Amino acid sequence: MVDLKQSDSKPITIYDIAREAGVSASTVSRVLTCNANVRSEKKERVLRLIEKYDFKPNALARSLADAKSKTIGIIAADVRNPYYAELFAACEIAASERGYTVLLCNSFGETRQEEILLGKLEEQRVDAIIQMGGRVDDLVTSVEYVEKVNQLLNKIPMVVTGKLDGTSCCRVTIDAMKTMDLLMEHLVSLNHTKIALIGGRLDVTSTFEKQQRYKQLLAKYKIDLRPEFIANEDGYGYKAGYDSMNKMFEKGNIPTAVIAINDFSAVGIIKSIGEHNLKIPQDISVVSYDNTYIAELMMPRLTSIDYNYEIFGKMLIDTTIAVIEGNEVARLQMVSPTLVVRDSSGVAKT
Amino acid sequence: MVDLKQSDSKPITIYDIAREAGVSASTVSRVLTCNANVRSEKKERVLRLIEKYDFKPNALARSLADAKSKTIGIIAADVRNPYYAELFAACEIAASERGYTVLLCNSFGETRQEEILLGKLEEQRVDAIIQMGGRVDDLVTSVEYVEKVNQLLNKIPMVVTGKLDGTSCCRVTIDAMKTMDLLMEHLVSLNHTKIALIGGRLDVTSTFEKQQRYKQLLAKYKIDLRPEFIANEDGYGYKAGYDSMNKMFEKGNIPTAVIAINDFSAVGIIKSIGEHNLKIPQDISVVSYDNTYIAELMMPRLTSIDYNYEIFGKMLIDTTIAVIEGNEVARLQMVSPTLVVRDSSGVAKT
DNA sequence: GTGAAAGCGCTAACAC
DNA sequence: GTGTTAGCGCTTTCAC
Repeated sequence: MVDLKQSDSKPITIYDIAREAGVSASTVSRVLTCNANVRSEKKERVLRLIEKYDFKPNALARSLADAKSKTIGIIAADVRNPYYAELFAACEIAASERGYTVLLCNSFGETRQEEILLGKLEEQRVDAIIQMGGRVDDLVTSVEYVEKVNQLLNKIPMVVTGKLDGTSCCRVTIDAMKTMDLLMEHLVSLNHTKIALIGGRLDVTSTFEKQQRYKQLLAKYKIDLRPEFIANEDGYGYKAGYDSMNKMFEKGNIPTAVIAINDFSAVGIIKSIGEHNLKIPQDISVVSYDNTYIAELMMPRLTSIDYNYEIFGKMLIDTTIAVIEGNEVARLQMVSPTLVVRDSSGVAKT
Repeated sequence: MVDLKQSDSKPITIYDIAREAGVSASTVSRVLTCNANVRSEKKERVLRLIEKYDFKPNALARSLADAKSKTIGIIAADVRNPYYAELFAACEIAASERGYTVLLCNSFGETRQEEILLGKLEEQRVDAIIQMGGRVDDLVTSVEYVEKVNQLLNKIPMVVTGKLDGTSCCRVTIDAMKTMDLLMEHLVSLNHTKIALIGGRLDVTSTFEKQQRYKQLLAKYKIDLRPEFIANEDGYGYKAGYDSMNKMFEKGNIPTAVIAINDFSAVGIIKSIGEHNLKIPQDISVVSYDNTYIAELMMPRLTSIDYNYEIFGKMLIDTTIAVIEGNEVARLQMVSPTLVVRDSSGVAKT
């Protein structure tokens, strides 16, 4: 039990602790992992030394030894999009509570990058990978990607927020049908019948499903489907909403309510409406998806579909850890959306 | 050179590759690291097998062996704030180009969490840590935190976006003075003399500096300082801007231009102005900081100070890697801001 | 140019 | 309970 002067450069190890505590390295390891009983006297001594030296066990060595990195890789489309930022933050918190670290990688819209990141995360020996956005959103799953993923699945489990047809990935997805149910119910209850659907791309599963549901619901509510009220060629940006709405005005197709595919496109739609000297919600109601903070910032504040990111993230992490631990997991879980009603939706103008 | 059937569970190693290639593990390692010459024939054989098995070297083992994780830990205040999201994304890209991985951890405004994350990143044996936001923004650096950081600096270098007085951390910061110069110059050139400064907290270095500079510039431009035009008690949120602007209206202190501490507070300010039936920029100009996408989304679009996140991120990463590699690095580097003029600022009402 | 061998710091049987 | 031993998969001297 000698007090060893540590040279600044040499990082301290369990052996150093062990020597000074007069125990074996295994014992130190045991108190570190809490995997076995250690006589409390020795435990105390070890703990005190750990404290004294502010010893931090080398996670690399640990992971190498027990083949568990306690790390979950996350492939996101782009954290600069508040949807992913919210979801990632929720995952980080949930993972931390379960003793896991989360490693975020963005594909920034490059599909090729997704495959590269898969490889990178494999090198890092993450215990599992969560993919949110990118190819898991494709209506028609990329064959090459599925092949790549299936190969990887032999080694690392994956959980996705969308789907990856042809793989056994667990899915935690938003109930797209339900989102549209909420929106349409809300609008119909406000007497809207001229309801436009703007933004997105049909090769994206959720957008496709929303549009399908939208049509079904029109039928249900005995509202005629007007194709000119559907616009989904321009994507998910602010400009998509702006351009599409402008086009509707140009062609004289003026709805009393607009469903925007997300908060960004809603902003564009609002701008277009404003430029046409109409008021929201008095003249036109606007509702949207994602309920990011943009919904709160806009004037008027946006009525928007919320996913409860905290729960969404927790479901993702809990599912992932369950898969890692080899527990039974439902192959498909649905996140239940809710509608947050704010100022952008009101009774239809008569 | 036998084709070994790999059992699904057993991950392939350099030894497997070596055996099948009829070379030693060292040779495989050499082609992996490119650190030494290998006869091209053998190299070819190894490369082919790596390809064949889609072999991914275990980064944990590698890091353990050579004591370099090629990972940079990033402690951010909150990626859900677009400022951090932008900066992080830029760092991720810059790091990737240099062969580094970036590990993001959010402190979510909990100062205690920052210390915990420091420990966690130390366990992960990151090669360096970048801190953006949180305690590095404090005007008066926390003594305990400095102590903790100084202890850590013996083992892991740190780079910060703010400052950490009493430590030797390299700093890559925004030139706060310059930002105010740009803003004031812009507003004065538009004939504004009743210029308010809204948002933030004075215990934050950048906010403090901005306010100092603001006062200096008023003097320079021969404009009387009106304390009632300064409001920085309410922080950095949307509500800070909204409340402060409302108060000014209530007290009859109506500026012709407002400098908002960030895009969020600008939104609140704009809302308040709108509710008082004034127009932007005709009645009041609003300019802000950060130039996040919010600036582009607002109506009117915001004139805002930009930091060129791509360059900012690259500077951070380049500096960090230089420190890791033990190269000479300037202790303080300034990011040069620019002004992006949009629709929210105009000639002062006379 | 290449292989053998040691070691990175930890965990996990395995004995005692 | 606790120490001994053998890896985990890689890199890196050090000989040859």
